[in-house]
Amino acid sequence: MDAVFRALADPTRRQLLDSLHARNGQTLNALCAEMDMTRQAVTKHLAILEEANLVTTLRKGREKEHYLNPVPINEIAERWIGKFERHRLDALSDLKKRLEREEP
Amino acid sequence: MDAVFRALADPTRRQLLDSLHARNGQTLNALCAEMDMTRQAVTKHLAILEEANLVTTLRKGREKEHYLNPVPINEIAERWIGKFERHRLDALSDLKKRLEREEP
DNA sequence: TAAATATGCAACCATTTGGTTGCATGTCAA
DNA sequence: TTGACATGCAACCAAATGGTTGCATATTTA
Repeated sequence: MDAVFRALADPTRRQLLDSLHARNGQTLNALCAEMDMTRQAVTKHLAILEEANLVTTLRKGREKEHYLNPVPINEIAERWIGKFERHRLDALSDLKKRLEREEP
Repeated sequence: MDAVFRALADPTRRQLLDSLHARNGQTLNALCAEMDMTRQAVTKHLAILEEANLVTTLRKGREKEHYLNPVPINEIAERWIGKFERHRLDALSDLKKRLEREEP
């Protein structure tokens, strides 16, 4: 899960995920076209996404297709974000009460 | 939002959020007690969490209380993760179909 | 087969990051 | 008021990160 969080930390990688979300199965060159950096830099980002299991690749001759895998993101939403969301309103009202009480 | 993602990328900072989730309003020293690093290192992590608006502080005399702010996490869940979750099953079945079709 | 195309690998570099140590400041309490 | 305690600030350092360039390999296609 750490790998997923670290992978999501970079804006370029989130942009790559967005791009795949818009059009799934894009080739490396296709993805590079919209990124303002060298192909090798994009390759590295994709490798990180792949290692975090956020992207799955499929070799097709000399091309490599990239597919978005939303499962790890879903797991984060379920396991980690969910527990903070659950107490969202509670925590907010707690904070509000505290602030009102402590700073008259 | 970039600041939130980057803040969440570090395991120490997620641990700090967990700690505040378990017991809200902890002081810096209290938080340091469970972290295996110097107070100054923890201070830096808390500063990053504060800048990402994930933690709110309240000065209380010579102590500083830290409160979890779940709103940014909720925003991420809503605005960013939601759109990937929405197509989760679709994307999975798409991928499955493709793999079956392309690799007989 | 030869040229063009798509990707892979590795060395290298600047900046950021995560941590340290040392000292300063502010507040509580005896 | 003085000593202890909680926090703040700054310089410094090693390692990770994000990017580059150069060259190698594999697959089309003319």
